[in-house]
Amino acid sequence: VSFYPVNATIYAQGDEAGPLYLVEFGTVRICQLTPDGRRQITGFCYAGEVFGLEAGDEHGSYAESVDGAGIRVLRPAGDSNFARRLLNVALRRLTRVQSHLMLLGRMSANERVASFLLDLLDRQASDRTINLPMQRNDVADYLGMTFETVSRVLRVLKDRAIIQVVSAERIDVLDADALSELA
Amino acid sequence: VSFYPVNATIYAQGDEAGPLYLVEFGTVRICQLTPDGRRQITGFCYAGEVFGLEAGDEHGSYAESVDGAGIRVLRPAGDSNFARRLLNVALRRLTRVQSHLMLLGRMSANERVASFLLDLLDRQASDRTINLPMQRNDVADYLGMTFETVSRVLRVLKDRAIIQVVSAERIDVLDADALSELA
DNA sequence: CGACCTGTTGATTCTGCTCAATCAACGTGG
DNA sequence: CCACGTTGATTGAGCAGAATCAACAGGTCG
Repeated sequence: VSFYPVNATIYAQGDEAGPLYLVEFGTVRICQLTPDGRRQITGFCYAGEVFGLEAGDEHGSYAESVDGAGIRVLRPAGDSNFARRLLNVALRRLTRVQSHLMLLGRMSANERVASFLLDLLDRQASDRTINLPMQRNDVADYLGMTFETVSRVLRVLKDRAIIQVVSAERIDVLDADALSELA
Repeated sequence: VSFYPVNATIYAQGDEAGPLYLVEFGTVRICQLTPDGRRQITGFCYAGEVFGLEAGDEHGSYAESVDGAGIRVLRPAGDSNFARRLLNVALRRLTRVQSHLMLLGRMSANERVASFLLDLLDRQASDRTINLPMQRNDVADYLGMTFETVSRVLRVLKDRAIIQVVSAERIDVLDADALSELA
C-alpha cells in the first residue's frame, strides 16, 4: 500500500497498463484530456473500489489522487478465475459509465448535480450527510459543465431548502425526495 | 441467425440478460431512457460486432434494429476461455464508451458531428463515402443533441466544402483533414 | 501581513433548444 | 395517373440555459 498526497499522479495517459489498483482510503479521479486541454473526469473511485482496468497495453486515461489516498497495487495472477473477476470489475464499471452517458447526453445542469449528490449519498451509505472530497472544478469536469454552474445549482438547491451547504466539502441533504424528483 | 426488420426490438430494458448477439449484417442501436422519455443511444453496432453484454441478470438498456439486421445469438459456453473472451468484448466496449463520455461532456455540436463522421469513416474502412443507416433522430440521440442541430451542423460542413450530402443516408467526405481539425 | 487559491456571485454573451413552417420522398386509394 | 396524407429532413425565428468574463469574499500558507 502506497500513499499518494493531494493531486498526485497514479498513472499517466500512455503509461503501460497491467496492474489494478485498489483504493484503501481516500479518493481517486480518472480523467481524459482533449488535445486542447479540456478535461473530462470519467469516474471517481472511493475506498474499496478498483480501477486501472483498460483495453490494450496502454492507459487511455490517467489517474490522480483527489485527497490523500492509500492505494494497493494488485498484480494480476495467471489464475483462471482471474479473468472472471476482471470481467466483474469491467461490467460494474460499464454500467456505471453508461448511466454517466445518459447524464452527460440528456440531463440539465440541475439534474446532473442532483444525480451526483444522490449517487454520493448512496455510495457513502448515508441518508443525510455528504462528504465532497473533490473540489468544485472536479465536480464540474465530471458532470460536463463549469464550476460556476455547479456553484449556482447548489445555491438553487439551498434556496429551495433541499440541501444545506455546511461547508465547501460537506453538504447535508434535507429533502432526499425532492432531490430524486429533480434527478 | 434471425432477421429483424426496421425498428424491431431485439431485447427490452428489464429483459433477462445472458446470451450475446453478433450482428451479421445491418445496424443495431443500444438505448437507454429517462423516466420522462428522453433517449440516449449509448452505441451503434455494425456487422461483425457483438452486443448484449451487461452486468447483473437484467438488461439495463434495450436494443433495436436500425435497418433490417441479421442477428446471430451466441449462447455462452461454460468454457474457461469464455470469461477471457467476454472480458475482451467488455474492454473494447469500455474504451468506446469512455471516449463517448468525452464527446458528450466536453465537445461542441460541431465537434460531436465531426467526430461521429470520422468514426463512421474509420469503421466503414472507407476514405470518402459514409453510409448513414440511421436517421437524424438517432444520430442526435447518440450525440446528445437535437436532430435539427445535427441538420444545421451538416449544413455548415457542406458550406465549408468539407462534406457533400449526397442523400439523407449518404455523405461524402471531401476534406478529411479539415474534419479531423474540427473534432 | 500579503499572496494565493477556492468558491460565490453578478453581468453579459452565445450555443443550441423550442416551436414552427416548408419541402421532398413515398405510399395509398380514388 | 393524380390528389392526399404521412414521414423524415431542412431551414428560420426567438428564447433559454449554461458558458464566459469579471469582481469579490473567505481561508490558508508562506
